[in-house]
Amino acid sequence: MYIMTDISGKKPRRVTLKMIAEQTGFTINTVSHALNGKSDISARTTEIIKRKAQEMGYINDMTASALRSGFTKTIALILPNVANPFWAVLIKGINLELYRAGYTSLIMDTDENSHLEYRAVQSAISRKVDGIIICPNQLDTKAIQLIEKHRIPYIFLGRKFEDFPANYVIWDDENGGFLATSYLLSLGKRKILFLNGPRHISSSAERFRGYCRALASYQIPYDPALVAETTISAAGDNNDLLQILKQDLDFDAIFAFSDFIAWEIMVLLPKLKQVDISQIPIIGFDDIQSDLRLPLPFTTIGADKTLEVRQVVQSLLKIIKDPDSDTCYQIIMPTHLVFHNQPEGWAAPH
DNA sequence: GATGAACCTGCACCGATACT
DNA sequence: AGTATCGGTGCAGGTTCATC
Repeated sequence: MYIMTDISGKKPRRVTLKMIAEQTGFTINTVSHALNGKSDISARTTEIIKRKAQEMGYINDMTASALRSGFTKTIALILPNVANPFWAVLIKGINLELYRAGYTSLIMDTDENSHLEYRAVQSAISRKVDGIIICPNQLDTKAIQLIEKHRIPYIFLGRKFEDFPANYVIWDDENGGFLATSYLLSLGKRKILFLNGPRHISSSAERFRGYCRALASYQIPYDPALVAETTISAAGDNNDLLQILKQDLDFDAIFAFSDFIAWEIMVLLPKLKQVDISQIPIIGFDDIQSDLRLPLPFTTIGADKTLEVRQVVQSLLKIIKDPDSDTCYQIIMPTHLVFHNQPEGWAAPH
């Protein structure tokens, strides 16, 4: 390791291109080009410079690089709740995909809070990120307007706005809601409690649409008393879910907005009511278990997350590469039923 | 000597901040 | 208020060398 000192001989200084240039006899530019693998530098020169850089312990100064090039090779990942394993799984996949493309990520949690979302976007802009992947809270559009104002390439993940065109990768939530509800109906259940997320969120609205469509296909009248909205933020406790379950509702099956909520219900319900939980089928949404491999018997709605992650990263990188392109990336991932660890002899209904 | 490719260099510039 | 500084890069242009 090469430790440089200043004139007073006190402070260690980081190795710069200038120092490598002095050591090798080439100019700063040649050193820069060689280290960046530019084709206009001979293999022999590149080899000499790279060896010296390694010997001196050179690490590229990203802020200086960004100053001139305008690119930081950083993508902001602004998500509503990183404590939810669903998002943790997606973060892991996105990180890997970004790493392969030579990018690093800046992860920020908004907790479904507008103020935090706005602050996260401000922070991303101040750090000159090259692009933003955001799952908007949809309470307002201030943060999105800020991104637009600064002309930062971005893409929505998981949610979309109906009223303005933007790039997004989402699940087919309407179909997911339909499949989940149809599955419970196929078991002979007729009073399906739908514990949805807040209706201002596009995925909640779509899943509700699917729920209604499934009821209609079985000619079952829609009962508003059997649809409730619950908090989905990380900071929120189980309070509103608790209040809903405490009510004297007459239901024989539950469709939960997410696996996370479904698991909470599985814990809370036996504590609150004298019910045999095995007689009340519960279906979740997100298919976390495919990634976490928990031994729970569980039914849920899933989609190809590996493909989803690839689609969102590759689309954003294309937007960054060609920001003036008219191409709009609006990708809807197909959803399907997933059955985990069902008892022996059990068969999924058709 | 003309030509062109390969290789390398010099200038200008990025934005925030310290200094004059 | 104006200037210098930090480290790195885009671009234009200069030098060298091989080939005809």
